[in-house]
Amino acid sequence: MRILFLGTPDFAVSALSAILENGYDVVGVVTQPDRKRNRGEATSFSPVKSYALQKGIEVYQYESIKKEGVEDIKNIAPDVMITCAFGQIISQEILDIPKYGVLNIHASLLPKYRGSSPIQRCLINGEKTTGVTIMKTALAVDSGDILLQKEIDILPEENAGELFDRLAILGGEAIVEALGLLEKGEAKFTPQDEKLATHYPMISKEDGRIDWSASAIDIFNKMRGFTPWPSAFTYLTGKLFKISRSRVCKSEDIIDVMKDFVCGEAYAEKTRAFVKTGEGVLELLEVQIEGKKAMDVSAFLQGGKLKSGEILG
RNA sequence: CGCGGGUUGGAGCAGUGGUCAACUCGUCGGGCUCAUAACCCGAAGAUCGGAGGUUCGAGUCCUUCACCCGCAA
Repeated sequence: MRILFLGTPDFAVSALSAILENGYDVVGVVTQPDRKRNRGEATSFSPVKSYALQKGIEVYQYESIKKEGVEDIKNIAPDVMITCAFGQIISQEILDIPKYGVLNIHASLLPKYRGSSPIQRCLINGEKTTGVTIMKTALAVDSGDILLQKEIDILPEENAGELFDRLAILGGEAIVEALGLLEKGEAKFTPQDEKLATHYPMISKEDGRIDWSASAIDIFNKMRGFTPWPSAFTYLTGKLFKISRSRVCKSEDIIDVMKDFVCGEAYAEKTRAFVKTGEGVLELLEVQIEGKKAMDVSAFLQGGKLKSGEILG
């Protein structure tokens, strides 16, 4: 079976490598064009491109696959195409090319969390489980008929990076299983229940700004969803201040000490730091101030940059 | 050559020309304590990212290199 793989980030690399390791014939990959990344002067390839080059797979890149890629893909004549966080919308003309159709790997249990950043969104919303879905790639985003799903529990303190890694592996397993079904002619597709569908836009940098009037648990979930990227942040004495690890404070003593604090006000001990929120107290565990590396709060506190009474935000 | 911050004992930091190598923590030794991430006493440990320069004299000014990080893409 001739496979054409369309993907861009690390998540897609995991799937691609699973496909290769199971002996499938990947005749090419399509990925986003090389982007200029400046600080460090490295113009970098997408992770999928780097991986494909390493494996000696043909790489195709288009600013717009709909406009520039159709002829190429017809010539490649794949039996099946697989999309995975590709980053471009595909046209019907392209969807009609491969005889086994076009499959997509999506990191959520569809029809929930359609759209970009499903992993982050799950965490932000405090979901307890998530998973991956293999479905037909359709014109409407993430709306195609489902072939199979795999579910996993979200760990209580897991952040997006960690969950991402686990789902990437799961996605690889799922797509290999899906290809097996296709080959055996046992693939059965089930339409999604549109009534249960939820859709979220891509998260942006600014969405990571912490609103200290929210509850501690919501802030905690947001922080997990935004870590390691684009990160949950606030401001400390005018400087960007990221929080990469935290937890909801359970200590009655601390909560009592801070009962008259305003939202965003900090309470610092020798090795621990807390912030008052709209509901409850958030304990900071790992932070990063602009220009510095991320560090444990205890180390950060040694530097004397955060004192009780300081207002974050 | 997109903009900016940073590189000082194991960690976090102070220190902008002349006892300048400080502080908090950690480490080691001792003490106190039922006990402790608490407290007390003492000790080890840095030639201040690399190279060059200015100067009577530089961590502190200049040039350059390397690495780290934030922003923007």
